[in-house]
Amino acid sequence: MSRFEELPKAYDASSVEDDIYAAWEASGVFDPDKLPERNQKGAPYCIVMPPPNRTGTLHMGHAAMLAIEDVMIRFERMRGKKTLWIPGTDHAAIATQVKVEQLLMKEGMKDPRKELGREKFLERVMQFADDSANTIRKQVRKMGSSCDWTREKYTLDEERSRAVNEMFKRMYDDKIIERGYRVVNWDPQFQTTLSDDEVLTKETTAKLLTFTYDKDFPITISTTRPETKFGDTAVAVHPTDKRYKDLVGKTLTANFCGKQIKVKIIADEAVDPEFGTGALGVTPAHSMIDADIAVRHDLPTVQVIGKDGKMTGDAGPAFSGLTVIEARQKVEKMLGDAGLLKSVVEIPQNLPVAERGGAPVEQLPMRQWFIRVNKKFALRQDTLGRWKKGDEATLKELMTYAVESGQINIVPDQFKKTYFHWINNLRDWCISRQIWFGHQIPVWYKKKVAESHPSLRREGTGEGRNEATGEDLQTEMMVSDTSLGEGWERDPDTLDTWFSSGLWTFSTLGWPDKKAFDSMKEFHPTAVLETGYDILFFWVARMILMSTYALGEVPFKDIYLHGLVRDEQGRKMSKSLGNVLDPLDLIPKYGTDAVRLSLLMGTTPGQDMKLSEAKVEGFRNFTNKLWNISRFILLQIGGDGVGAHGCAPIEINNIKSKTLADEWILASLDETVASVTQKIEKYEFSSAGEELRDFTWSDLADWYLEIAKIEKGKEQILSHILESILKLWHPFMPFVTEHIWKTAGFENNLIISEWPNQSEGFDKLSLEKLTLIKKFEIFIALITDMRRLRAEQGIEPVKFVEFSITSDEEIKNLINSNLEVIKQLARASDIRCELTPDGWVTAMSGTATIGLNVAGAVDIEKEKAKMQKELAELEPYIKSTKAKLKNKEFASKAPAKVIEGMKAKLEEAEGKKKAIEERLGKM
RNA sequence: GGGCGGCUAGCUCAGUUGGUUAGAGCGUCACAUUGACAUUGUGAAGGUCAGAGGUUCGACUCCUCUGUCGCCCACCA
Repeated sequence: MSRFEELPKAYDASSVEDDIYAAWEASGVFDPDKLPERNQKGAPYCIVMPPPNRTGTLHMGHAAMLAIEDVMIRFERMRGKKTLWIPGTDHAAIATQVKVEQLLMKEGMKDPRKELGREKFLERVMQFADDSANTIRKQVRKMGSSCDWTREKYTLDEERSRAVNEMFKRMYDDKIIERGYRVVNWDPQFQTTLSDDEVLTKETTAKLLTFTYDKDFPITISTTRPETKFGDTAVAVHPTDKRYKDLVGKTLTANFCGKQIKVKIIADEAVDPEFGTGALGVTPAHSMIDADIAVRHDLPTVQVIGKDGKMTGDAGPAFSGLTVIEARQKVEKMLGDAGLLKSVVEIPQNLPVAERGGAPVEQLPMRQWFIRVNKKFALRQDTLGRWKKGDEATLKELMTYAVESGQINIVPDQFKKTYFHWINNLRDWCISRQIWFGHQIPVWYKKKVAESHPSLRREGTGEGRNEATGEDLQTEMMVSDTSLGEGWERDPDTLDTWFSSGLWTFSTLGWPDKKAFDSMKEFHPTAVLETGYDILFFWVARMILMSTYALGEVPFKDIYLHGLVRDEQGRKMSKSLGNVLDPLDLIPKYGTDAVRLSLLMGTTPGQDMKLSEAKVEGFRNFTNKLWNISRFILLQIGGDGVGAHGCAPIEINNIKSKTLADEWILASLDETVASVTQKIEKYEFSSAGEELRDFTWSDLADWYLEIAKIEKGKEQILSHILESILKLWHPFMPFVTEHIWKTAGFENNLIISEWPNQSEGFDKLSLEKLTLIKKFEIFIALITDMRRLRAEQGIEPVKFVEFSITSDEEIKNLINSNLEVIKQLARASDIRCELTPDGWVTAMSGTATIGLNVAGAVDIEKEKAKMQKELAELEPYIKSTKAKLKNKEFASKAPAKVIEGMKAKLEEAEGKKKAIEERLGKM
């Protein structure tokens, strides 16, 4: 009686997972410095976790990310590398602030920021962020993530703040960060600037108005934003456009809806002569394109829309204070009344809206902070092996070269194209935000300094003061992360959240602290960045920017991009659709391992994955299958269970009385180890898992274990196989494997056991040959078993087959005399055998249960029909293959390997055909 | 408007530089059940690889075009 008989028949994940995780964490194996000796000698391998936003809870996308990264880390840890996985969270600036504002408004506040003030408001935001972080920590643990909690980081903690300030200062000193007065994206709802990437487009329709400014104006223009035309300072036409040739260069005045405007007629290539009237009213204040034109032609800027989304005084007294929409309607009406409106047409339009909140985004000229991506600067260190310290380069060049040179490899490959495309179109990055939650810009101003800053002055913008800060232009400016004392005031703006995220790979390792130099040197560049393709631009590109700039090296060697997790119909999971699958709901129901498998299998990098509860359920079943396979092996082994084999590969040659089936399963395991290892190395997780499943389910459970039921004395091999598959599965399904490992009695923790090696020097037969032999053995075993059943228990497993075999010798003879036939049939996955003089009947196939399966009588007519069908399928194949082989061109050009393969298959098919014909003849 | 990707069995997806009769899982159907596992086993059915051309001895694979679905970028004002 073995203690394993008491093991439950079904694996209960929820009763063991938390304890197992706690034991791992307590044992210190997540911390690279506490790993066993062999890992200390191994190569460092570091992944920095993409920090989830502290905006709530984790979703399926995070679960996928954690599952994939944990596979990578566990795999490398078992392979003996010194693994470090740094967890962390992101303050997510605007996203979190918006979320908290919405919550406070639900609680009844009208304008939370005004009502609470900066300090109180930030307290609430930070409280929310901390709560969220606690939830996230729990969820990350639930997923089984083997990350080092002692090194957890936060994008807004003190150390990261130092990194941000240091980076800002360096970039400012290098003049890559610049304060400039430019047209920026402005979100009137949340009263902040946005980067280009935070602006989305929404398809709507708009009225395209065609009109002249006033009755005397010689040019007709078109626009969907008539209210901005108060700010027009030019009308641009294409240089080759003959219609306006005589007007180009003149400056005209007009009375546009009661406001005097002065417009210069200019010629610019950017104008499409085919569109509308071929003339474009240039509004430098409210269009980035127009702003570019204005720079080229040195045009003044007149701001007519304010930060509140209402018309400014420069729109004239009749319009000042109106909302943009009101003004638009009023302009249309006035133009119509005055008979200036030539046409009004509805056209489709892509309206820029804010990523958060969805409000239409205005383009306004403002003084903001920018990172200049096209500005040459002197490098502070040797960079990417191409530039020497002191050489000049632009950020764009660094970002391009990092990927172009292959120092960063992107999986899947096609995202390289997307990356380069984005870089090519990249404009300066506006990094200042008028929100409160985030890294405050480390710049201080002192008022009333005598010097002026004429370079910051722009015409027609209510100049002289910065409306956001109340700061006078005559101000001294210093970069510092601590107060400069009396009279100095800090810039109230905060930085774009992606600024701090950009530093993530090295700020988490302690940069710029000098004490952190060793761990920087050890773990940076990190091994791989694993994240969703949707933040390739937001984040990945910016990490490359920051790392190549500050360190002269890439932040990571590989980028692995996973797809988005969608529902079973391919829709995005969203609360409003009610199709959200929550990892925290699925885990208690199916177990973490099943959830992980369902996110790993059947997925390809860069490709969205569809997830359904049925899929998770399927993998729960597999988890249970693995449990029962293990349980069976342990029952076979019996006693106190397995001994520890240590980490050395089994000495196959030392096992006595190995049968062909033993050799086959060991060779097959060998192949599986090699193949799975290679696939994980190549980030082919799904394929690796499938291979492993095939081995576990088909080879091991369906065949070898059936043999083991009959042939005894396989304890050592079974133990070895169990040990190996637990190891191989561990990165994918850590909990159940660790649980079985302990139950079985293996030493130490599976998590730090050594990854199986492909055994060397094993004189293995080809798998194909062994597979055939395996089937003979099963065949013999089954006959033996059936005879035993008949003899011992009086069970008649095969009613209509008269076994006349009475000794093992006879079985052997039977096999030998039918070797060719069996060989052919074995290939077809079925084994049939002539056992009676009456003709062909089914004997058995597959597993031992088949022995019982064939209890039902075989219908000779059915069998005949089947064989005839088989023949019908074989004939055209044989014919066409023969023809192909005869073809001279084919024979001369196709590789020998292919020809030989075809010949072998043909021969096989012909043999099969012959055998079937013979059998049919006898029937 | 530019770019990228998908279209392979009823569903979800593999298919490695063109090469031996295109694969898996799920689902369906049939059969089985004293056996580690009903969260099971065996077997079957099911595909002119979106369509049309082209290159080649040979195309799911390469090229061109078309269709279709989706994504990213882009303020024809």
